[in-house]
Amino acid sequence: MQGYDKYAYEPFAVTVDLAVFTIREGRLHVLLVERGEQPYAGRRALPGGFVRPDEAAEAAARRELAEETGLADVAGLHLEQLRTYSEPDRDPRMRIVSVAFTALVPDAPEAQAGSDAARADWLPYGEHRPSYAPLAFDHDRILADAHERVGAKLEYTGLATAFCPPEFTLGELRQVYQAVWGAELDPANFRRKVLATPGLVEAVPGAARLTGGRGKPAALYRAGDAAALHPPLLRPEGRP
Amino acid sequence: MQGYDKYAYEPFAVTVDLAVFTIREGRLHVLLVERGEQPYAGRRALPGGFVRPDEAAEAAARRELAEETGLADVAGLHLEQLRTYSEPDRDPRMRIVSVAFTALVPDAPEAQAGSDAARADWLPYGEHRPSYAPLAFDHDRILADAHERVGAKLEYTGLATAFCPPEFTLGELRQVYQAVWGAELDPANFRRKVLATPGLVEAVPGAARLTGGRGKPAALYRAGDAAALHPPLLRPEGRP
DNA sequence: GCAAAAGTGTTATAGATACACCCATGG
DNA sequence: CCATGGGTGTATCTATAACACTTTTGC
Repeated sequence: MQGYDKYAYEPFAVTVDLAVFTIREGRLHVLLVERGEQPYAGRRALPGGFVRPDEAAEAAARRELAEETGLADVAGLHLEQLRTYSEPDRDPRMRIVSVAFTALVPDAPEAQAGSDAARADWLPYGEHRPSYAPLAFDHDRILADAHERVGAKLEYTGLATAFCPPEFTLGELRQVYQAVWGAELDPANFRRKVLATPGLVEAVPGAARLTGGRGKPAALYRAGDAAALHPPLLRPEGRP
Repeated sequence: MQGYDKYAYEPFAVTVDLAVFTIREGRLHVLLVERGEQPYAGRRALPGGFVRPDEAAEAAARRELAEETGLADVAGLHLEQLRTYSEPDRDPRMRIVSVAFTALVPDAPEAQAGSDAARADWLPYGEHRPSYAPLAFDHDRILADAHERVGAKLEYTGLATAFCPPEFTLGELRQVYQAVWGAELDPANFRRKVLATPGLVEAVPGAARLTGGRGKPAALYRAGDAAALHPPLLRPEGRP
């Protein structure tokens, strides 16, 4: 161990926090738990938990994602590191360094309350808490950072398809952009843009499906293999 | 402490690693140390160190940046969290979670060897190690991630000015882009693009300076206040 | 038939690209 | 006077935005 003393310092605890988003009825929703214990008992918070001694933060995040969403095939879900929050006073109990992740979930079954949570719910982003009840710890900031990151990544990656089921219509894909950006997009121009971007989506030949119950059935597409979009699909009006 | 036992687990150590870039003679350079101790003694590595019990990772990173570069006014330098590396076996000694940062430095005085390093040097990126001698730990990956992140952020932020002294010419700014992207840019079009982007740079009235020792003296500019660039300044040929 | 959503067409404008060319300086 | 880098002009092409219009479905 070459002069190391593992116990010389007050130890750090390492946790993961998750900002899990989905689209429901054309609106962006976020998964929040209600804390059952002090501190912040009864307050809403991001799901999360401790990193175990032998697992990477990514593995811990995926484990928590499976527990809280109740989804079976968590392996294929989009999970991405956001950043790490390490202010010494961010948890009143002890020194906790938290690695935050953003996850994108296509369809949303009802949420499962995890071990330390009283309940877990999908809530519409923007109405997920009353103004007088901030989220626990620094989770308001983490959630805002996550939302901004997702919005930015929609511009220059194929990330939006991570919100969609395996086969989807261009109208559904457009709703993803509209829900995350909070802006209306011209269906005609959106369609052309998406189809002109190589690798964003690929057509499922012959397949079609009704979307809103009304209107012409829409052709189906699958997610493409492009990581980056050229040119990017910029949101209107610069950064909101 | 509500049922917590701080010492129940093998403790995590938390460190910071820094990918510090600068431009020298039109080429991108990275700051690397040579390790004096096992493991990886004699190998090059990113500068870094332990996060102290009462400081945030950002503070630790800035402290290490001051130590290794020997710069006085480290407060104004661009320092940005990259991501956190937490694979359980990334350090053979113990469980170390490392928060990686990217720093951008304008001019580059000679580097200072820190406490645990035999020496520290600015090395041209791409020739910073022989192919048979990878960097210590997972630092090759961290450095590659940092380079990609910087290249991407030049496209849609005013980050390039962080590599420049307080007053700079558009030729110098263009060299930043060229050095990071490894691509030639048309001076005329670059100039127009930069000046057309609101908030990227602002002119210093009347000031001019020779750059290459030859040619017409160039007007001087200061960094603007824009965080995001609209429209973005995309690198040629998509992602390299 | 009417409303709603998919899909096509058209035009105007803005931005990018590729060059030609002039300007001011050191040697 | 020439090499070098700064700076302007301009033609061409491509991307975007705004909108009119047609198609196919459920009610």
